Amino acid sequence: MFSKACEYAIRALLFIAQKTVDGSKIGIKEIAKGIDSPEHFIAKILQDLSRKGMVQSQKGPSGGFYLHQSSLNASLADVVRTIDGDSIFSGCALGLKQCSEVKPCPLHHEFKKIRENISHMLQTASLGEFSQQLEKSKLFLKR
Amino acid sequence: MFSKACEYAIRALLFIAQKTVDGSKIGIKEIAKGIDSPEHFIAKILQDLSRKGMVQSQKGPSGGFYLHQSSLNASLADVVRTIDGDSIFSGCALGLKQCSEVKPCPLHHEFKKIRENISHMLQTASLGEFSQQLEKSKLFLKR
DNA sequence: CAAATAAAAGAGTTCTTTGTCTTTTTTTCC
DNA sequence: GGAAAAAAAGACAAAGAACTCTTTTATTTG
Repeated sequence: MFSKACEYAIRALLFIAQKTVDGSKIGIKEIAKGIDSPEHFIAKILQDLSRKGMVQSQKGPSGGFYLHQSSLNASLADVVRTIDGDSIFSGCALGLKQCSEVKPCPLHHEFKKIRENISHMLQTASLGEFSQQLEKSKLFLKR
Repeated sequence: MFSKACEYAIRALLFIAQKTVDGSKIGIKEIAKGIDSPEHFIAKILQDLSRKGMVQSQKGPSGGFYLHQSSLNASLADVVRTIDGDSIFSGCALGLKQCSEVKPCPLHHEFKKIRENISHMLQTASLGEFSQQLEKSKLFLKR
């Protein structure tokens, strides 16, 4: 469904959101541990997201990652699109390049609904909205 | 969503179903052309499916691939499961191994519905049922 | 200003998927 | 039985994804 990089990215951003509600910052090592991901790999991914403004960071002692209000309001769809592109939102299930209403693959009409469901779900979910439930251990980001 | 191998497999099987309704057989070159896939790659995939009884084949002159009635009745879900395993039916969207009702990832509950939709669609679609529409050019398997 | 800290950057490595090429086996048909 | 046809098999090659390691840059703090 999503690439590994994208899975880690979502988990990391939700983790950062949860851990920095008080305005603090969190380091890459804690993030990697907190979501059970390879440290340098998630570091690369966050660097990329940082360059694109989807997460904020600060170097040096007491530095780390955090999220601006606008980043907290970003949708999961934004994250997915940034990392995996929009194949999941618009690609053909059978890999046809020109699959469309007028030239549909056998799964086109059925998959249209499914893609709409996925889009809607990712579009309406924000990075910030899971923090409380994560804090209460009603949701999990590792294992 | 699906691997390339799986995309080609579904397209190839639907193509074989369409082209052998009269009880004939069809060769690998025609299949590759018919679905616009790398010839040797789809050959490998069909060999694999053949070993597993999901498609029938015969060597030698006038040989080729065809489908038994039971293979025609197989569901797309069977094909997907054979090639990609059942990650799409049961895997966690965020890559957690132990994601479940009691230990859900943030997307678990929403994705459950989506996975059910996908499962239902693939389970109820058979290899044989698209032949007429393909023949009438209302559905397409290439480009 | 020096030392320490933490992210950024860069340069690989490894593994998996995708795709190619060649040889072998089986079958048909003359 | 020999030639031709077609799938099966095996060995590689290329590309991309996933992951690691080392060095650099920026920032803070004593």
